[in-house]
Amino acid sequence: MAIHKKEEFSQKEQDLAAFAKALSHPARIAILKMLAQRNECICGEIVDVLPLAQSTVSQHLKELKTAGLIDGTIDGPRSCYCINWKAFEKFNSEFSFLFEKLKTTNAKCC
Amino acid sequence: MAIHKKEEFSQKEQDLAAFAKALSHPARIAILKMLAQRNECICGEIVDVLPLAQSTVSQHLKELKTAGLIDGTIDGPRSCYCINWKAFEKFNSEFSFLFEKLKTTNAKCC
DNA sequence: AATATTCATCGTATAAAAACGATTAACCAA
DNA sequence: TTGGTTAATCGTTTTTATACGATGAATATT
Repeated sequence: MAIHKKEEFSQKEQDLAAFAKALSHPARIAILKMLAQRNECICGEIVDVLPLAQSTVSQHLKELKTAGLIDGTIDGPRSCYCINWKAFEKFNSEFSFLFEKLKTTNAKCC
Repeated sequence: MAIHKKEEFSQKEQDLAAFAKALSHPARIAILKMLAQRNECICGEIVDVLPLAQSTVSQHLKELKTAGLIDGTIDGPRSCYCINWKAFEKFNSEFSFLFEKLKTTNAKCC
């Protein structure tokens, strides 16, 4: 079957899920960590650090870019990437908003 | 090939990725939202709200439970679920920690 | 001009996720 | 005891993700 039903959920739910999905692989977490520490990175630098082939790293970078979490700039034969903090903040606050409000008033389970 | 290499990343990176993965489907976001609003939910209530079959909802609940984000209690023939706020806070702070520190000092890209 | 770097994309193979119906196990009510 | 709920699990199908090598396009270098 596997007819995907993601579209039947609200836009906010879909957006949050998409954001989480972009973070759902350790390689992409590692990439974001590198970018946070160094501010910007050439693709090759990331390839040198991660235990993955160049094509695989490029694929992960593309996913992060598509999700809007990073920006990429072509610099001669190189590609320079950095974190898109604005998008990051947006999702982070939306994420907090969803759960923060009721956290304190809730007791424990059943 | 698809020999998965997740194990070659640090434990923290793997944990964060696993947390994000649990949130990476709108159905699971919707479930968490329900639990946050109602404090606790019977499985059947969730099934009534989501546009998914009972077996599919059970599967999503299991994933959230395995990831440690929710707790489940058997109550007669029913199953009662609620958010595990402690685990949630732990990941939320770890998540913030990773990116918060450098956010302000960073300029923009390349 | 010829060659080397750099990286994105393509094609492909395998693994995992998503969804459902059917079945099963546990409990409750007649 | 029999029958009805409730929800987890099993088996299956389809889609998506992960990973790589190979190729190709663009820029540098000699």
